[in-house]
Amino acid sequence: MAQDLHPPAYLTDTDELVFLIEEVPRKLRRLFDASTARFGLTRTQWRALAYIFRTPGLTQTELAKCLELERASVGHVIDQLEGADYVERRAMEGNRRVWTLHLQPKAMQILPALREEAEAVYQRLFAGVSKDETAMLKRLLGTMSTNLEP
Amino acid sequence: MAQDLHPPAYLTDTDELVFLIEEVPRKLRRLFDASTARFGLTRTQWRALAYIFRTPGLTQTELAKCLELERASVGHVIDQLEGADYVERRAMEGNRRVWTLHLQPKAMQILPALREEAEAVYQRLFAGVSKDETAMLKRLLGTMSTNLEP
DNA sequence: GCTTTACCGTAAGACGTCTTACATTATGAT
DNA sequence: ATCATAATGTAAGACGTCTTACGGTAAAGC
Repeated sequence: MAQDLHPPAYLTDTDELVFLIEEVPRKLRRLFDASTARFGLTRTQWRALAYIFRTPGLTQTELAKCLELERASVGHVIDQLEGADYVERRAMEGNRRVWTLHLQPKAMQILPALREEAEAVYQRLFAGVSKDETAMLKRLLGTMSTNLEP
Repeated sequence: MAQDLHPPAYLTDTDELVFLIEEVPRKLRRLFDASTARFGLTRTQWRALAYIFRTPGLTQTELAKCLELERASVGHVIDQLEGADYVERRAMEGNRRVWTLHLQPKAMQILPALREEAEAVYQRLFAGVSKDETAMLKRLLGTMSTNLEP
């Protein structure tokens, strides 16, 4: 059997770091999806609800920017949320191209519970990481995100 | 038009950080895929090649652990790489359940160029980030990855 | 006013990954 | 030896996202 090598010596130090950058969100997504599964919601759906809660009347394109998804993907998410009676599309007066998005009562009811789930996941994620360290992490990731901007 | 809010005040500081943790790899993946597209390879395929290069004779299950993918997904990746003559499945003597994975000459030829592409992406990603900071980033992400271990 | 351009959402299809179920083969217990 | 259990890879199908192309609408140029 081939020896266990994590990671192989051929890969550079930077490779290892980049793999970590991808590994953490993958694990996080898995955990979070499990946590919210009882509501029948995915992480993206939950994020969408959060943004619509904060800014009622959002358009899908605006939401796409918030979620960093394509418009078509957001349309799909909203299809789901509308079908489950969490979200309502309303025509915007004066602009018949766009929908405005609003939460239904059913969504308002579950948001607090979802928040609790999120906090539980975060607590686990950041165990042993200090406030200063999370601040630095945020700053570094922010720089990197900007660096990758088109 | 709804005001631009990135991120909305409703979302906590931690939410923002978690969103960044997901945003960076997403942008990174997009950039990297564009860089390697000229070879007709995705990032995952390239990573698979790198691991097989380092440890010839890997099994698919071992590779799945390296890549943090499921076995079925790796099987699919190897199907592709084998179809493109980058990889060869060979029977393992003494265990007829498993395949061992080996690079074809075609793969060996392109690895250096792929490495150059990767370095170019990394240089952009880490612009303005010091060596100490990348070390800290690695340590923090490592902790977080461990925290999320099942 | 009319035309062109830009914007918004949808449709259709591709792709990558996951889950579940399964067939084959090894391993270990008795 | 036999049988139960575990390991390995595959098959089939679901899901989320992306890309491309398109129709409808608004805004801007002329």
